[in-house]
Amino acid sequence: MAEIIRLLVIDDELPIRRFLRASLDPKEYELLEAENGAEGIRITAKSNPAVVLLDLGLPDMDGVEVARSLREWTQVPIIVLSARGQEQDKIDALDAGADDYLTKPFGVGELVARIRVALRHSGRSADDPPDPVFEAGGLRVDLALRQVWRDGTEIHLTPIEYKLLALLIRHAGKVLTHKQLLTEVWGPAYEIETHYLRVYMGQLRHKLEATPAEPRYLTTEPGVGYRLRTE
Amino acid sequence: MAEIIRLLVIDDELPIRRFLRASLDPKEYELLEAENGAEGIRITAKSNPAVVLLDLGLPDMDGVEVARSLREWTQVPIIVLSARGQEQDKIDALDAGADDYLTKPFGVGELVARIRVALRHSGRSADDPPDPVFEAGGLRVDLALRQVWRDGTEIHLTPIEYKLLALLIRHAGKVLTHKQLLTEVWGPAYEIETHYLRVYMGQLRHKLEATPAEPRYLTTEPGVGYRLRTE
DNA sequence: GTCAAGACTTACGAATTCTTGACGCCTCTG
DNA sequence: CAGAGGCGTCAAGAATTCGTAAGTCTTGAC
Repeated sequence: MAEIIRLLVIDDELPIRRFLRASLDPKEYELLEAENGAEGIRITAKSNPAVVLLDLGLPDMDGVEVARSLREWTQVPIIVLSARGQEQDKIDALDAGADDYLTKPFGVGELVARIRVALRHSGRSADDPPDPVFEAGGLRVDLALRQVWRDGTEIHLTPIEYKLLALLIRHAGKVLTHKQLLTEVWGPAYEIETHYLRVYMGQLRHKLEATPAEPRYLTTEPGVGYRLRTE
Repeated sequence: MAEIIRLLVIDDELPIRRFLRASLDPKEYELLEAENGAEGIRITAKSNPAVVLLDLGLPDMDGVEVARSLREWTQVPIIVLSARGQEQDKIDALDAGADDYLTKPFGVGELVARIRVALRHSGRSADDPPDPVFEAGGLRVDLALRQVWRDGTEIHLTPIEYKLLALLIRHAGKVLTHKQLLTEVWGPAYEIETHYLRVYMGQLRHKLEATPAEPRYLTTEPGVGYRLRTE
């Protein structure tokens, strides 16, 4: 199963919070609780929940105001849970920045389904940033596409070769020790097989370096490990 | 005011369409209409509406299926409008890819507020028409119509073949691991059946590649997975 | 029941990748 | 200077993964 989803419920009524706590599988959802609007805003800022469940009838401020305040600085999905079923209440809350509105009483199944919708939405906009592409000289690696080029021509790497190169790229410029490389690529049980590294670094140099005997990018740090130079 | 928002309502009941047409300000919303699921999908592909309003009780196919079909190739917000108020109906529709669910009868104000929410989610500019057609060389796939051509002639694919191909197209260029493919196409329980992939990739190559033994598009990444090359 | 389409299974040769050992070079150190 | 150890190269065979063909099983239409 994936990681645990952190939810925040902002509601002063203990029975509702109890109900949610009892209904949501703790292996799937972590439930934070706030009893009023100010506390809800504070906890949102501090704990960065994946979704906020917001009641409208709060003791210190109106729920619509809470939604508006949150929207000033966060895009966290807000699902309003309210006993008020009047249309104008819904419109006000949705226009204030809420993403969904459920009228009490509601079924847990529907709530969870709507939470899934909210998570789908927040996940989608997150993968907008373009592919992380590493470039240095004639070497070009697209980690999202799992593709490697040298001087414009595509190079095929075996799984281990690629894993090794990707690891070096993620720590470009830094020295990675033999142990680190072996543990990450082959697994903790192989941390003494330094010979593997010599073989595979050789293969990578052969495929990627202009003059494999005098590596420009994949350099050796004698007695320590290897490093991917960035220039 | 900004430009006119194009909506598509998929509903076979004329009174509902009339009601929407009468309620929505034509200076603000342009309302397209479809009387059944197939027509709805076609119009979505052709006219790229900003939001789809979907009834569940359609004459030709279930609304949940329409949502699922749309989600195979487009991210357009889907708001379900249904007389079915059962919780399970809502869960099914939302999990099939719908973004919101209103039970009839509903107020126009609430509907419009939820449309505004949907527009907020889909991003300010709705001007990136999702291309439901994938093309590369002699290969052409219309994800909206579920049709495939090679060099102009239509190719018939079995359900699994199509699912596999559509998945590769949605991540065109990227490597999809065996596990990802098996989980998405066959389900999480099948993630070790890598042989299925070999068989079905073979069938796809046989149907789609000019020389199946030297695939140009459906390429293997040994030890990792498969990739659909775009050029 | 018959039939056909599609899904799944089995079998096996081919291709790719990984592992391993041999060998030579170099540097450091006693 | 000799020996030890780290490093790079090469290549053989072991192990794994792939592709293909052909078969069996399931399902649904007629």
